[in-house]
Amino acid sequence: MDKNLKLKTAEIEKISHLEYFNIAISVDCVIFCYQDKKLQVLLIKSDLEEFSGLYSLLGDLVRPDEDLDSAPYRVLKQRTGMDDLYLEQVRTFGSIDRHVSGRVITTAYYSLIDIKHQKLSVDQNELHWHPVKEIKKLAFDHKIILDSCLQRLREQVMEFPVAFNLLPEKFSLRELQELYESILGINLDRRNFRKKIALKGWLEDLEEMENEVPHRPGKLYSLKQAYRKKKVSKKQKPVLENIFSK
Amino acid sequence: MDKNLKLKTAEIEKISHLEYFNIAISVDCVIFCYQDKKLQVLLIKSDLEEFSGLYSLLGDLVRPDEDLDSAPYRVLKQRTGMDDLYLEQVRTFGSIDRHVSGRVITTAYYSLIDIKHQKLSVDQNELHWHPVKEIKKLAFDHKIILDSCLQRLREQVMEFPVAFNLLPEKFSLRELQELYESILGINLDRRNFRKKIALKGWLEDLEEMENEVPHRPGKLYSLKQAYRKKKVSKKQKPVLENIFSK
DNA sequence: AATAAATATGTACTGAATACACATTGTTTT
DNA sequence: AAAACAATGTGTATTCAGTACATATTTATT
Repeated sequence: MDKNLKLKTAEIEKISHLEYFNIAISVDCVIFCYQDKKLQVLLIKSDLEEFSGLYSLLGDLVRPDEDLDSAPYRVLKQRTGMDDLYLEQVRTFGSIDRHVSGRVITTAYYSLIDIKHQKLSVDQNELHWHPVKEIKKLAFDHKIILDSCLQRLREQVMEFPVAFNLLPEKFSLRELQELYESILGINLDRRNFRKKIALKGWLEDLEEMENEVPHRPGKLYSLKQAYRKKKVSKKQKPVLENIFSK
Repeated sequence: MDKNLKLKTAEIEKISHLEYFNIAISVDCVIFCYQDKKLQVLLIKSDLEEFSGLYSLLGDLVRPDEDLDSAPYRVLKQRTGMDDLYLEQVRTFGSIDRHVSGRVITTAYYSLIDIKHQKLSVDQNELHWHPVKEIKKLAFDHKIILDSCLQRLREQVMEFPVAFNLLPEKFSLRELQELYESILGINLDRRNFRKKIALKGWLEDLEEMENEVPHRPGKLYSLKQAYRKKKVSKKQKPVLENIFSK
């Protein structure tokens, strides 16, 4: 009896140990693009019966031999063929019951791509772009993940020159403003927007004009070279500003 | 030979599968307090030989039956007896080689506690407070984790009323300013600091005075009830402010 | 009573955020 | 070719927050 109990305890401990290593970790990518004047997200049809008809984010388990922050690059490369994109870690989601087929903790990243620049193999993979505003429900907790990433994106574009990853190399101020309006979900005043962008000093005047637009063409700009960084970085605030004293 | 190869492949796949579930996930807590006019962090002596003499953050593996965001509460309760504290998820760290004894991905949280309010069982656990400014090196990648959490804390205190979790219920404006100076690592102008705090509208004038100070006593304040929230929350920006138009 | 040390407070300046209107340029239509 | 249309491009006045800065007041100490 005593022996029995001991055996049982050992058994439980063994199971328990196994279970500790029975939590898988995945990454999920919220891939934004800007198309048809709308902020859109790349989704895949869920292959799980529980979520039939629903879409989900692109994700995969993290491999034992890759850095966590490398996993989203691999996922994107594998699933879409895309490379060299802007990626940012947002948050890790780990509710017990967030995944139907076991305990999976996931780290969410958002990514920004220029749809025209990337040759994306979408159709054969059941991958589709969906306007963010029209997405009401996703598989798993992916709607919450999407919302977190969108919120982070909104915070970032106000302060850092990241939105440009969604645009082609050359763009007009109108396009830029429409992009900001799509991301933020509000309308902006043209003069104030231009003033603020000018103040940031992010742009280079290309001394070129739009063409093939059915109206008076606008000037073309591009992001200054110094501000182009696509890698995941520990965004350092340049200096501690905005303080109560000199 | 063919058969052999196949066997080998199967073997590899089995190992590979096992290895997928051989990534453990942990949480690490950066626990801040404010003591002796310094921002301090709770550390424990590393029990690993590789890091003998070094300190590390408080952490533990996430259990299979607990939410990720619950794990840091458990860790803090277990290791320090503390309860009901402010916690915020910061970032997840997952380099392949970040942990010496295996593949462990860790989610970092920071926590703010009022040292006077909490009865903390420190000594018997080899736990010690260390002034943030004096910490040069920690075990694992914990120095990087600490830096990330400090940076996040600095961002947060400028915008949200979180620093008050480090102070007792009642405090003077001098104490509050000294706290901000410790967190931000800079000196602040008294008049401008008070103006800004007043503008935030966070404080309630208690119509009481300091006592037992060896100088002219200052007024006492407390954080308004409406701003007291200690749980991990998905910090929603109240409204989208600071935009280019009305 | 005098001194020391900390609290408490106000003003002027600068710069960013915002509200707001008109002239210009190129395309399209008549 | 002229007129109408549609989008680009630009400036000013106001408000408000951020910052620099000095003096009077209150309490404890000597």
